[in-house]
Parts: sequence; structure tokens; C-alpha cells
Amino acid sequence: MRIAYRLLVSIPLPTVRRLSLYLREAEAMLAGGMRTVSSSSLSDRLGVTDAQIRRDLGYLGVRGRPGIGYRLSGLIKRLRSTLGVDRSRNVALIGAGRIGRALMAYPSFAARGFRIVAVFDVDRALVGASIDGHVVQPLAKLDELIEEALIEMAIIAVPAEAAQEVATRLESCGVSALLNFAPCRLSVQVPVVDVDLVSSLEELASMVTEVPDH
Amino acid sequence: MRIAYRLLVSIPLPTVRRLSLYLREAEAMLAGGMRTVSSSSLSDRLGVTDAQIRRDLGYLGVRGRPGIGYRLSGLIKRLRSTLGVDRSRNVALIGAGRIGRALMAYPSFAARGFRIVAVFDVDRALVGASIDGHVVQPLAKLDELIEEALIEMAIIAVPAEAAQEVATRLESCGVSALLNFAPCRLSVQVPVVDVDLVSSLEELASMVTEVPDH
DNA sequence: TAGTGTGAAGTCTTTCACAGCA
DNA sequence: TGCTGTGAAAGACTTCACACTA
Repeated sequence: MRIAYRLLVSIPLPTVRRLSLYLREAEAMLAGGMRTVSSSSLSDRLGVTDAQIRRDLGYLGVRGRPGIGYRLSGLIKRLRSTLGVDRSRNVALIGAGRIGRALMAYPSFAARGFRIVAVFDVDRALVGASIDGHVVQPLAKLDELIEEALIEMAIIAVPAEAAQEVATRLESCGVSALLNFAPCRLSVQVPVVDVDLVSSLEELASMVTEVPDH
Repeated sequence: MRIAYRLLVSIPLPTVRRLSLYLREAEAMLAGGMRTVSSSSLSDRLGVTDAQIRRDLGYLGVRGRPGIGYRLSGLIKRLRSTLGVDRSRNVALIGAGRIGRALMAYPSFAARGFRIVAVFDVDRALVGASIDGHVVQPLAKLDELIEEALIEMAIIAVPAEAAQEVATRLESCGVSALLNFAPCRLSVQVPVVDVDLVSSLEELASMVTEVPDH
């Protein structure tokens, strides 16, 4: 029986989001031959203040050495375990439309241990087809295959109208986290992260300072 | 000369992000034949507290009527103008790879007035091809076409290695906002919103409560 | 009566600033 | 000297709670 490491103090969500950046950068630095990194040099590269970085790493219990900085190898290990990417996870993809197909072959997922091991769609024309090495399965097989393939997470890339139903089914077959691309809120018990493309564009549009036309 | 409406007090970013949700829901309610909405009924649908909603709408200067709620038509108008989607905007898409192609035909963008009017790629095999009605242009034509087509925003869907250079060029041809799908930070003066898919999955993975294996 | 609008309180997050350490 | 770790202060955001009102 494996008991997962749990921090006593939960890490603030804004911090978790920055940890991804730290991890990417730390890995790049290690690959570039560096051994240690200081909060101020990370700060320069990422645009996050050095105090913020020290505070964030403090939450993880990562200790640096005054005058030197943080050892990259230890830092990376700790970031990976906190983010839950210290092992592979099997992921299901629901929806083999345009977004689904873009995600199927997204190499960075595999590089982080997120393995898309099953792809589903309702469309009869797609079921049975092999796309990027994934044979599209009918939704009827969802429960069966989720269990069989030990799938922990799922990516929802179906139209908004179908998303809640899919989410409910996924939850009931024991999937424990959902990445949702459908533009709607899902009502489930398991954690959900929404990727809302329209919302992102709207956020951006709201930031544009309108200037007088010339 | 058009002078854009600017609020005296800037709206908190978390509020702006929720405004997208309010807008989507308000439009659905109007389409469903409703005329008004109360903060508590919106709250039930969106999982945002009613006090939060009232506070958020207060920032926009939207006034509701006690005992009744907010008039949907006025609410929608105000949300649209705050989010900058009260008019169409021409958008360039850089990168006609998988993600780019998924975005090209994303119907919700057009529905919100974001019109992809030019598509670029470095790949010679793609340049000249017509994908979903968009003829892929060579990057060499970037400056010329951005100007000609009155493009205000751009979507970066190129590999991380190329993203900074593309961003710098876009900025220098006067594009005033960037939606970035490349997994890296961009250093530019114009506003950027990042859509980081790996980061989103990591955030999700970090939220999964690990349980003992059976 | 059913709902708004908003001071005030509370909570969460960031930044400051500096003692202390290798 | 160069950098960490962290109290304390500041700031940002959310929630409470209730006077008010159509």
C-alpha cells in the first residue's frame, strides 16, 4: 500500500500555478549544465519577484543555501512531486474533434508523464478510426475501458451540451480529475480545471487599451 | 476620433475572469426567454456567491432593482463592453500546426466577434495551402498583412523556441494583444494571456488526492 | 417580500526588509 | 559578500451582514 506524501499546510493555488513555471525553467537550466539557481536569477527569467519565489519554495519545504541558491536537482524533484508529475498517469480523452485531435499528439503531455491511453467519441464516423495511433472508441465502452486501462484523469473535449453528462459518467467510473475544454461549468465532486478559450480571449480583449483611431 | 469608455477604477482580474461566465450565462438566459436575473439565481448556476456577483457587477456600474434583479439586456450590454466584445476584432493566427488548425475553425471565436483573418506559418509545405478557408501565408508577409488587414490581436500557436521572436515581431507591427499557446513566458510590452496546457494539467494533477492502492 | 448595494470584517496573497548564514 | 528564510506590513480579494428599497 502506497501512502502519498501530503503537505501539512496546503499550498495556495497561485503558488501551484507558478510551480509549473519554476519546474520548466529549472529543467531547462539543468539541461543547460547549471547546478544551482538563486531566487533572483529565476526572478529575472520568469518575471516573478524573488521574494515570491522564496516564499513559494518555502511552502514546499525546499531549502536553499545562503550565498548559493537552490540545488537544481533537489528543486526539480520536489517540484515534480508537488505537482504530481513524479510518475506517469493514464489519461482518457473524450472527444476526437479538432481540439481532441490537437491534444492527442501534443508531445509535451507525454513528456510530463500524462499518457493518453484511450480516446472516445460519439460520432460513428470516427469510432474505429485510428488517429495518431489512437483507435477511437465508442462512448459505450467508456466505463469498461476506464477501469481496464487504470485511467486516473480525463480531458473533456466535447461540445458544451454534452460535457456535463460526460463529466458525470467519468466521475462515476472513478476518474479523479477532469481537464475541461467545454465552455461551461461542470458540476462534479472531483477536481476540475477549465481551459476556456473564449474566456481567455475576452480577458485579453478587456486588457487592450483602446486608443483613438487615426 | 473614437474615445473608448474607460472605468475610473480598474476592475480586479479575478472579476474580469468571472465576467465571461456571467456573460455566457446571461445570454443563455435571455435566449431562454428570461428578462431579469438575480444575483442568487446566477449564483446557483455558476457556483459563485451572490455577494461576489453583486460586488463584481458593482464594479461595472450595473444597477439592479431590489426585489427584481438585473435587467438581462442592460447587463449583457455592459458585460460585452467591459470585456471588449461589443465589436468585432481582427485576429491573426501564427502557426498552422495542430493547435492552430483547431483554433482556426473554433466557432465560438467568431460568435464573440474574434475574426481570424490571417494565418501564418514558416513551414513551406503549409504556405499557400487553404485550410478551413484560410490561405496560409508565409511569415515574411507578417508585417504587411497585419497592417493591411487592420489586425489588433494575435494568437501564437508556434513552438516555444519560436514564440519570443514571433511575439517581438507582432508587437513591432502594432498588434496590441497576444494570446499565447507556447509553453514559455513572452517578454513584450503589450498584454499577454497565456494558455498553458501542461501547466493546467499539472495544476489538476496536484489537486488529486492520492489514495492508497488496493 | 425578495432582492440590491455596500461598509466593515475577514481571509488570502504579496511585498518589504532585514537578521542571519555559508 | 550574496543569498536565504521569514516576521511584519501592505495590499487584494471575498464574505458578512444589514439598511434600504421597488
